[in-house]
Amino acid sequence: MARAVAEKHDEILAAAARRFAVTGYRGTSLQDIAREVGCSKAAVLYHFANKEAILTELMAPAIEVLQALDERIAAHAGADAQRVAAEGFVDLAVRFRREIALLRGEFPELLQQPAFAHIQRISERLIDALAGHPERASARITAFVLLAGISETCGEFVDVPDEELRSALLALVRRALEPVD
Amino acid sequence: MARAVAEKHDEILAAAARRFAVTGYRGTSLQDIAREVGCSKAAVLYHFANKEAILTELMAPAIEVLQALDERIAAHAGADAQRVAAEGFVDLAVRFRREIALLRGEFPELLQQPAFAHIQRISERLIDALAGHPERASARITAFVLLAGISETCGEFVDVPDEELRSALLALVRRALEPVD
DNA sequence: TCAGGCGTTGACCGATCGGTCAGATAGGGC
DNA sequence: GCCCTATCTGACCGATCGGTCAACGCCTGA
Repeated sequence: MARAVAEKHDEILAAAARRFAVTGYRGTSLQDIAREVGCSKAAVLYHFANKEAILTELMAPAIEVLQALDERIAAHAGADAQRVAAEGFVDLAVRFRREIALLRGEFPELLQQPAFAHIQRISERLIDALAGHPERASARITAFVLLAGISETCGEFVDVPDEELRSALLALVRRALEPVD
Repeated sequence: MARAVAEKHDEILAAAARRFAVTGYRGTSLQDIAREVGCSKAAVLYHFANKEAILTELMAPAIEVLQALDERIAAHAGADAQRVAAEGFVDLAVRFRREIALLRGEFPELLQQPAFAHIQRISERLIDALAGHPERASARITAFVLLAGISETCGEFVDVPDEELRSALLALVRRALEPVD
C-alpha cells in the first residue's frame, strides 16, 4: 500500500511537470493536472498540501544544486570564481533544463513567493561572480544576458543531447566573457 | 471633447503599461488598471474593446519596427544579414525595452495568441540570420542565447542610458557570434 | 429650452481559480 | 464477518477574472 501511495505521488508530480512545461505554472490548473493523471482534483490535493507544494517539490533538486554552486563560488576568489560560476551554471542549466522549461518565464513572479526568496540573492551573487568586474556596468550586462539567455535556451532545446548543448554553451560563454585581468 | 477622449485613452494606456511592467500582463486585472487611472473598470472597457486590445496597441510600435527589421534582413544575404540582424535587434531591444519589460516573460503564451502569431515566424528568421550557420546546432544555440538574453536584459536594465546599454550589448554580440566564413 | 448622445457608473453575469469537506469505497488486520 | 483507516470523490465555497448592460448626469447643438 505504501508503495502504491508513493507511486501515485510521483505520478501526480510527473503529470504536473508535463503540464507546467506546456502551459506554465500559472497557466496550469489543479484540474488540468488531475485530468492528466486521471483522478479528481481533490485526489491531487490529498497527496499535496496545495499547488505550490507541487512546484516546490519539482524544483527541489535543482535548487539544491544551485545552492551548492553558490557555496562553491563563495569558496573561490578572483578569476577562479568566474570560471567556477560559468561552468557550474552551464552544467546546472543543461542538467535541469526540464525544470527550467516548466517555469516558462514565470521566474520573476515565482521568485517573489516566499519559498523561492533566497534564490534571488543567489542569482545576484552568481551575476557578480560571472561578471568578474561587478562594478563595471558592461560586465554586469554581459553576465545578465548569459544567465537569462542560457536559462531560456536550455528550456527551449530540450531535445539536444546534453553534451552537445553543454559544449556549445561553454564555448559561447568563453567567447562572451570579459576575462578578469 | 474629442481631445478629452484621446487624453483618457492615452491615460489608460499609460496606466496599463505601468501595471503590466510590475505584475505582467496576466497578473494585471482590468480592475488594477482602472484603479491606477482612477475610474471604473467599465470605463476602461468603454475606451478599449477588451484587455487584449490594450496590449496590442501598447506593442504596436515595437512590432512595426520588428517587421521592418525582418524585411531588411530578407533584403540582405550572407554575412551582411548577420550584421544587420545583430545591430537591428540590439537597437530594437534597447529602444523598446519598456515594452519588452511589460511582457515579463509572458512571451511564450502571448505568442500563441492570434494577434501575435506572425511574430513567432519573424523570430525564427531572426535566429537563422543571427546564427549565420542555421544548419549548425551550436550556431543556433548561440543565436538563441543572445536573443533571449538580450530581451530579458533590456527588460531588466531600464535605467541604464540607451547608448551605454547599446554599446555593451553590441560588443557582447560581436564577441559571442561565430562569424560567417 | 430641450432632445440626444457621450462618457461613466455600479450591479451583475458566467467561468474558472485554489481549496475544503463530508461521505463513499475498498482492503487488510483482528 | 467486522471494523478501521487510507484513499478518493463530487459537491461546494469564496474570490477573482474578463466582460455586459441599463441607467444616469452632463454637455452641446438646434
